[in-house]
Amino acid sequence: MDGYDKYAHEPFAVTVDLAVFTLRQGTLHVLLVERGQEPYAGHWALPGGFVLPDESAETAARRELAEETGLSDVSGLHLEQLRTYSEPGRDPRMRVVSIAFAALLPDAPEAHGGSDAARADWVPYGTAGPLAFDHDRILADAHERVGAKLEYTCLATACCPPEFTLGELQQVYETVWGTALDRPNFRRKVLATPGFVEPVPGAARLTGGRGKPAALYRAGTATTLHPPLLRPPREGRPA
Amino acid sequence: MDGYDKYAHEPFAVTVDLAVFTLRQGTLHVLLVERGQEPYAGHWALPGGFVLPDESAETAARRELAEETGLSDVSGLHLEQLRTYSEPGRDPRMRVVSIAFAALLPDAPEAHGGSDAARADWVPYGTAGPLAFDHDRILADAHERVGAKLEYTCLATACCPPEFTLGELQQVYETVWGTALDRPNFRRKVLATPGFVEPVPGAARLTGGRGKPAALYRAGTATTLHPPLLRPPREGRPA
DNA sequence: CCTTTTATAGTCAGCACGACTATAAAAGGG
DNA sequence: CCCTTTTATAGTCGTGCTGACTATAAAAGG
Repeated sequence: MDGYDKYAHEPFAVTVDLAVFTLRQGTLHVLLVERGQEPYAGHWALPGGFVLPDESAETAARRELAEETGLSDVSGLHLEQLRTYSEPGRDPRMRVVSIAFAALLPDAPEAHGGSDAARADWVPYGTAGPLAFDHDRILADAHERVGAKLEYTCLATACCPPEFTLGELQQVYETVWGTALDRPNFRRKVLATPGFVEPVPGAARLTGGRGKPAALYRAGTATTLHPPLLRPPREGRPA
Repeated sequence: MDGYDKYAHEPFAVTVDLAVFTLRQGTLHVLLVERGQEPYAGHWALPGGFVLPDESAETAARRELAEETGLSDVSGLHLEQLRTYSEPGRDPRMRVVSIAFAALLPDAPEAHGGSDAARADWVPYGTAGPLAFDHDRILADAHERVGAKLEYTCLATACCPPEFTLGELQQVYETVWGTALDRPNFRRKVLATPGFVEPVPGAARLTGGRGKPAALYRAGTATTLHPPLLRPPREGRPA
């Protein structure tokens, strides 16, 4: 950290990029914005923007999240720093270092373009052609991270309404992981983890669909899962 | 990523900071540099420096690692991006965004100050008073990350000589985690993980100390551990 | 030669998990 | 009104990993 005289070069721009996931109609969706200008005009891109001089990256990411989703209260949502992408040339216009964040939101409101008037929308994961810049890689890294976080944290409850059934919780896992899970085993595992979920006392039950009504649960006080809820081993998943 | 006209502010400096661990005489050491100038003159700090205009953060970190350790070949060493620290005010002189990296090296050569002539040295982990800037936090985050990586990757072999005994490998775990492990169980677990280690064919054995000579092993071809080698649960370890 | 030290082999019980079967409680269709 | 379908919940069984522990082997040192 000595040698500040070295710093006689063009400055770097510092931005945040957000990979925000949600579940809609049982499928995984990502919040994307459509670029109106070159480069990559017409391509989808991750929402993001510059870190302002008096902001931390986390603050900037939370501000961008509020702008793009239209949510009034993003203070309680879990935003996780993913990693920083700094390859020279990742933006053809100038040297941009981007700090990427990942988030998993409950039932998401309709997206509406942020302050920069770009069109924002929820897009099913995997269906939006090649993204702008290196955002395909960032999105893939974020998906992997969110899937891994489901294994050993209570993140899944952050993607459910305040009261939910174990079937809904299981759908979060199945949708993000892209695999089916055995329902009795999932139930046994979740209920055996103290603090993961707690039953709603009023014997409340949800009806409306077919089949036996399911009991309702709330998120518990635990934040981590011991032991973890591992996804079924699949060939070729990176470390 | 639109709205480049917003960028009408003072630029950010982008640096890398390195938390480099090694084992010396059975204890965990960290590579630190002593600051000669204000702020924090006389304090220890993590080695690091500016990212140059044509470098990625990884490249800059590798360059700094070579400079500070004096190692001629750092291309094969595992450098892991930890996270990015961007709080305003973390450096009183200017706005600095720092991308932190963590590494675990085998038997380390003597440190010699890098190009900026700061004194560099290997310091036992936990004994270097408060570090400069927010480097105490970065170092703690790095220690936690390295400990977690030992659980589900083959990182520990990166901290051993090319041929090592299972006792030496176990010492890596015990030293980084700060806990004692049962030797027969550790042995059973390591040998049961395909690709973690492979025996040196020549029936080679290491002698010199007391006791029965131990068989020598080399690092295998695997990179991840399934299932993981979990550290004994301890109260109050963060997620 | 006996003790100490370290490496290696083996045993045993508990428990977590995958796979599976069984029962309960609703809706829908004849 | 019965019968099928659908979903939730309960329980069983065997396997494999793990922690705790005991036993044996092979060296060094006195």
